[in-house]
Amino acid sequence: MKISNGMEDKLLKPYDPKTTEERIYKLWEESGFFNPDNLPGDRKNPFTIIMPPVNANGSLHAGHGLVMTIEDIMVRYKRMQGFKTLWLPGLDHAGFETQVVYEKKLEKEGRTRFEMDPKELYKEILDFTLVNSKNIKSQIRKMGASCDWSREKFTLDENVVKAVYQTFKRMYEDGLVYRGNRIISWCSKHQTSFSDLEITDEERTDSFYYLKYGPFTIATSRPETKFGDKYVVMHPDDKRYQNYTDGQKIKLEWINGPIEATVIKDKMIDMEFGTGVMTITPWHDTADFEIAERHKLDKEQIIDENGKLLPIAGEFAGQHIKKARPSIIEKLQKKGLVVKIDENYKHVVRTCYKCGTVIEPQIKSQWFVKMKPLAEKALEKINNGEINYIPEHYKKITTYWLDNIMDWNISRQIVWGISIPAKICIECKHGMVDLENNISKCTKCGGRIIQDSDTFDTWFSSGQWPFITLGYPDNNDFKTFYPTDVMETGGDIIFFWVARMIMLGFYITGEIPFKTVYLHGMVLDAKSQKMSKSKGNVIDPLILTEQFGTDAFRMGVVVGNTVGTSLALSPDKIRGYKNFANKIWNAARFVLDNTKDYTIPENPKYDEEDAKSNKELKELMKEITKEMDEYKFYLVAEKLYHYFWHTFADIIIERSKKKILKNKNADSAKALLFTHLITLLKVLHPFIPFVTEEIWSMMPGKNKNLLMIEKWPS
RNA sequence: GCGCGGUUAGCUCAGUUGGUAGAGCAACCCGUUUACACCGGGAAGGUCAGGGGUUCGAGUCCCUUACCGCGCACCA
Repeated sequence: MKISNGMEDKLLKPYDPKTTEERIYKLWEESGFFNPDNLPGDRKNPFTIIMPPVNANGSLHAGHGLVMTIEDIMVRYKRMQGFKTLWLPGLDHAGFETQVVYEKKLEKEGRTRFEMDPKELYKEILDFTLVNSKNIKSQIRKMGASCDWSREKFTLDENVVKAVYQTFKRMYEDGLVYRGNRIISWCSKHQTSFSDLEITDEERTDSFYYLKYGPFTIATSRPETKFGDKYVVMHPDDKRYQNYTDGQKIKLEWINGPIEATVIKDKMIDMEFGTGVMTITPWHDTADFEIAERHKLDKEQIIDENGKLLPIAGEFAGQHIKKARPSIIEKLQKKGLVVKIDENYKHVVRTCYKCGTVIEPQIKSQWFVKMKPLAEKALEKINNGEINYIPEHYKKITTYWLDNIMDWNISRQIVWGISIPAKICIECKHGMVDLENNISKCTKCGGRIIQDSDTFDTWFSSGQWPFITLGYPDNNDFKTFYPTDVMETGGDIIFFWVARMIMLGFYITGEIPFKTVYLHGMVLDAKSQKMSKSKGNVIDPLILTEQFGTDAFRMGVVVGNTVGTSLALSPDKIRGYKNFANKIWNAARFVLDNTKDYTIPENPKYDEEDAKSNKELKELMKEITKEMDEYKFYLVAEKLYHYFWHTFADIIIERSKKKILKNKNADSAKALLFTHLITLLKVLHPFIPFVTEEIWSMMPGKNKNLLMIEKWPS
């Protein structure tokens, strides 16, 4: 056995990822083994991971680097273990997220979407995502991802849209989707409604105004919404107000003149807070809306969709609420209606998670998903332990959310997304699902109808991703690979995506879409700070792989990083693993050089210490296989690093030098070197696929497989 | 307000069912020997956030306090 010609020269230089990685990836891709249908042997048991579709609105960031690494480790491990392994890649149009990115681009160019033809805008964004997609796919390849490109999906693919429509229709018929005229969260900058998850609570210090409202003093932080307030609410048990009765009319002087107010008694009022009395603005406050619903009160819009005051505000009509407040207060003061102002009022304000604009609740007619029935089924499955959560505490977080779930507004007033296949009656606001486009008048009142111009919340479609990508219901892939094995994604989208996939997946297919949920933490910068463009501390994973090699990046991102905790990404750490790749390279050189003219027997005879080392390695294999099955990659990677360097290189190789030189127990030493190298290359492969595959290609032996399909030693 | 994490060496973090505290990086000393200076050998470094409890024994289990991070919430 000899080192094949030409390879010896290469081994004499340090390991060079740059000249290796692209070539090796091509070798893998051309082998066809990324596709489970092409894998050799009789593989009965499937192993499936659906890749979280990557947002096609930018390029790969550090978080993606972690995703690709962890999922590739799982997939390569299972492939080597003989599973029929599918890792299905995808790209996400990412609705609102992408539109926000594109709007920023427009802004820079001095344009705005509000002056564009929606079709034109859609086409521009589509082109934008197509360009990004191409780039992203090449970046995923650079990470070494062994996913099946032949099954790649995009969230706007025709059959995806079709499947989403089917789901929408089915839910409508089952009464799980309804058109509701309800209070929703509205961002006046982005001009769209949101679900509760797109809202960020922000703590602020504002002024708190105590105003004279007839015989009462009411307190508010938003005087600009108070123009139409004609109901004054207090707790039925509040002794201070026991002389006032429910429904009692009171004439009083208000901002723009005399009004007649009605007393309402409601237990929701907190007697301890403020003065224990408040007026309500049902159109622009969720709690007030509920009170109004409960008592069947009038609701009146005060603020329009741009955040400007409507004619009800009288002289202030047309002014933006932000600007109007001081002059409203001034007027109130002149009228003697301001009792006092507390300037250090700390409270929580709901804001748009993208732009920080204060959310203005509005009453609008939208599509909602009735969540309770869906959540109950999901809860049952989760509580039965049918889904394995890693880390486990995410289970509690999920069930808490499911226990307190609210109906989901899935209408978005943006163009970039899947349009909602429905007709809306302009007279009675009735909504009708219409996939075939054959409804011409309102089915309820016979009135005129229009096409719903809204698009779906992007999570409504991606919530169906696992079964759609596999071709539910008839495709063989669905029958073979569903339910999938692992859903690996970020803990930050546990409600947005994971919980909804469980609910929608179970609703449509009758099965939970995945058996294990593996949630990684945030990737932070070297100082453990959140990466952000404004801070300028964003680390591009591709720069690190360029500098130190993909293998080094992968090791650096895995070793010692317990699941779910955030990860500080430091170039120093990555550099350390570049050295590791080189160490492996040189150790391989030594082994190959010293076993050139040696043929390893089937059952090598070891001397005492070598036999002990051989046994130790076998024990290590057992240990790490168990840990791989427990998803403790952070431990396995560290152990392998340590064993390779400080046992194999420092002890076994050093020891072998004496034996081989003095030709004393040389055969034992050579056999041990050889078998150790082979075993270690195999188990290191899922972590550092490039350098191990490259060395493997230089190993002697005829009809050799690619390392990626070699059998995992256990 | 409620909930969930975290606090271990200078830094970043491991520590499986309780049994003499571990790694990487950094710093320190020495060293060119069949691979590798992207290296080898050696030494140093910790009241495991504070307090209390259970136990023969606690970094690990229980209670409590503080601080950091995150999530959820209709207190006007």
